Amino acid sequence: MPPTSETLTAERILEATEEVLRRHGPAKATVVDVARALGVSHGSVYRHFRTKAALREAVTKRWLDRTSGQLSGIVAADRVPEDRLRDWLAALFAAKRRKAGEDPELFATYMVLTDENGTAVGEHVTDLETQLTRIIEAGVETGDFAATDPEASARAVFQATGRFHDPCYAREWEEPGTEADFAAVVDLLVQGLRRAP
Amino acid sequence: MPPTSETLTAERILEATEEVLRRHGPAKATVVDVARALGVSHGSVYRHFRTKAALREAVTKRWLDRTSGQLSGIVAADRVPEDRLRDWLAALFAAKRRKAGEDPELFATYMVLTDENGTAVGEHVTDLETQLTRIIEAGVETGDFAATDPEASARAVFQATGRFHDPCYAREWEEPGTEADFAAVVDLLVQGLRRAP
DNA sequence: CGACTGACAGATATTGAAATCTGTCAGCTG
DNA sequence: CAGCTGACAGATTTCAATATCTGTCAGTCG
Repeated sequence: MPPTSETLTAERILEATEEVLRRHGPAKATVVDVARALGVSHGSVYRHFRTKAALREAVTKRWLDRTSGQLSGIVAADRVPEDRLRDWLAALFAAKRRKAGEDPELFATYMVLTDENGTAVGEHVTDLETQLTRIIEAGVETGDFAATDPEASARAVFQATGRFHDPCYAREWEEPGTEADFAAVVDLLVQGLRRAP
Repeated sequence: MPPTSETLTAERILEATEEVLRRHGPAKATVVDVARALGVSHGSVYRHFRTKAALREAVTKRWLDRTSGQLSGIVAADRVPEDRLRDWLAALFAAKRRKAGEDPELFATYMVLTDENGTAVGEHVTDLETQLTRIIEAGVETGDFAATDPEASARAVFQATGRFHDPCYAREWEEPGTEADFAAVVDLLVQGLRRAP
């Protein structure tokens, strides 16, 4: 990381912090390291983030927001609500599994970050549940789904599929049979949402 | 723990080990402590359990088996399958939540034990899924449920309710709204299992 | 004047030497 | 002789001294 002479901005600090976290891991990533990566003194970093915790929180938010951004496209897709729901759940699972499998150390890093940062995770979950609510509302609209309270149903669907998106299950995602398990849970949930014909 | 002069048996060692774990926690519970609690030398303990890991595994199995034993009564209960399923899931949730809430430190201790002992946990899960399979089979028998593969459905139901029995969610079990969340998930799953009328 | 530096105090993490623990086994004891 | 003991070697953990880090702020620089 050469000391680029652009002005020091929150964005640049966040990028450098991600890089430091990737290299050093969550335990050994210090704000001195971040400052060094940027070619500034650590005092300058504190000008943009009040504490180290705030810096880590901002990094966490960024990471979480990238994931929910990827999914938001599916909510608006031009498909039957049931398929949109299946696509969305499959995309969520695929995204998490890819991240966990591709760079396990970085994923572990973010697990530590999300653990120490309940608020950001809570907002992320709310965000995802809102996306799910939109899809279920669409299904109620078309008469495909029978939910009386789409928000509650969305929450239930999200919680019931936790096994396939909650990081605490990451190590089990590569075991054989996981695909079938996922399909079985999704089928059961979709069946539960459907309106009796 | 006075040095009772009964013969040293695996069972007595397991009881003493539970006590030591309760007092000292998983990190500081040594087999020397267990031996001291029994008034014997630690060499005697190794006569019954080849390693410390084996001793911890045995304690874990005992604990897990106590839980599944409590639930097995519901499987055989004289009720409509759907109610039996609801009762069983509610009982599982209640049992776990009671254990977690009542003595959080001991619960944390067992979380460490189960973590280091994948095999015992795997067997426990298989046991519980088998109980669920029996209930769903009964429902298929009576025509209440439409499952073509009761074992797969049981697995799906178990995984979908993980939020309400997996220890990794224990801290969220006391939050307001948890009851409603549980009810919503169970309703959705039961609805999914029902045969279309 | 506003962005940045670097020295500083208190908090936290690292390190390596000393203490404890695990697992074994030759020998003691009833 | 079956069951137990306690000393032992190597592995692991503890603890206190040492080093590093966090967060502040008076002062520098352009």
